[in-house]
Amino acid sequence: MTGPDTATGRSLAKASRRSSLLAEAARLFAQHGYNGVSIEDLGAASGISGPAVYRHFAGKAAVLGALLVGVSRDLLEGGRAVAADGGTPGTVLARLVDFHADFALSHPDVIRIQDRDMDSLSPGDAAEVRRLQRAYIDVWADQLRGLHPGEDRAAARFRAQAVFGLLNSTPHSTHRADADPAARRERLVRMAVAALSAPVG
Amino acid sequence: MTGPDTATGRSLAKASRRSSLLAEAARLFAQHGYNGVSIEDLGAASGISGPAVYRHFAGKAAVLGALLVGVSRDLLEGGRAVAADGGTPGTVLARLVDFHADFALSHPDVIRIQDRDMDSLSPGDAAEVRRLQRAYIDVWADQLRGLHPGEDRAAARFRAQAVFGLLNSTPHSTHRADADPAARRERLVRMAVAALSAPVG
DNA sequence: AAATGACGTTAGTGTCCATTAACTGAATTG
DNA sequence: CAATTCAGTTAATGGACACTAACGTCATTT
Repeated sequence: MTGPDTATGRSLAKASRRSSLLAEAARLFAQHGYNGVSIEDLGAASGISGPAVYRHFAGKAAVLGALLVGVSRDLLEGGRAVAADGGTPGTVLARLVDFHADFALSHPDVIRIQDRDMDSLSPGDAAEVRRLQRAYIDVWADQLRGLHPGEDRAAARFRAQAVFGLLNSTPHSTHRADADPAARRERLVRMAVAALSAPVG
Repeated sequence: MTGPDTATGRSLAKASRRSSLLAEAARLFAQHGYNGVSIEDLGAASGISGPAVYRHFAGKAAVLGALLVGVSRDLLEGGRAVAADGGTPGTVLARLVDFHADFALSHPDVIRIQDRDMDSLSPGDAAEVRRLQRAYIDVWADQLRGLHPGEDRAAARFRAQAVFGLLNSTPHSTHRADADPAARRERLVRMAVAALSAPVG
């Protein structure tokens, strides 16, 4: 009598083990930092022990790489989908804010890991993540160029990064007795839109 | 013939060595992360080697503690001074934004360390830093309660933290060929004020 | 049903690194 | 000027930990 997870064969069991490892890694890295988590901890969280992790990832840095390349890809893909739906720069930016806020609020762990443990990545993964992040910023910057015709590309990118800082601040917030998540989200979105629309002077 | 630094006696030499260690630690921790810097690196950056650091600090964590308690104290002190000057909530908040933007732009290293290596602090230092940070947030929240009478204290704190995320985003920005720092600062301040003032809807 | 190979196990192994030990030489002090 | 303090040195020491080796076991394959 095999368990329900293994009922579908070895390759499926492996896939589920791998995603369990990634999910636990996200939780542990967010809580203790990449350097505060050992390979042993990582395996134990998924019910296997230490070296077995190497059957799924080439090393500890590869686990971090899979997480961060994944989140960067998801953000870029989602952002491009939003932009592809068209509309005025103002409405596209509003939808980008909605998308990003949803993402940050539903995946606070990876957000935290991304702006904390970026440079524990292997050189190759780091380059890939930077490339994806630049492309995502440019999705925003393209719309911002339309909203603020007087500002150059560097200014638009700067604005986008500042708003990411605002939207990504929630993982750092204390969350004690998280009173009203919907109101929190609404407030965050309003502030982001206001910052994006603020005239330069 | 003693060098100019040591001409004034041993205790002054010690004080200058200590501040050199702190300055180099800020630079190194910001660049490589707390765990990416060894005690040996730390000493070498100030011209002494490894274990000599223990003549100035109880341990590696104590160096980080001195840095982060220092920055938290400076922020709280500066924020309180701004608030003590009085004015309407709107004008006080504008001055708080100016103050914080200046701080973040002139000390990007410690800002980066603060929201990255917080939990490598000793328990005691961590508690102290959290206490100072809460007090600083409350300086902002007090003014925000005046600006948005309809929002409760938690909402005001949340707003403050989101704006810190925005203002503290500059250390993460790429800074390549830093075109116009003054314009950058101005844009940051405008966005922060807009986010602080945004009506909740 | 044998052969294969993937996934897991427990023991190393080597390295890095924070901290301590033992000692030295100069500045301070009485 | 002798005694002491103190910032510095180099040489252990001890632990954490990423990764490798050697081996077992069971599902898949032929």
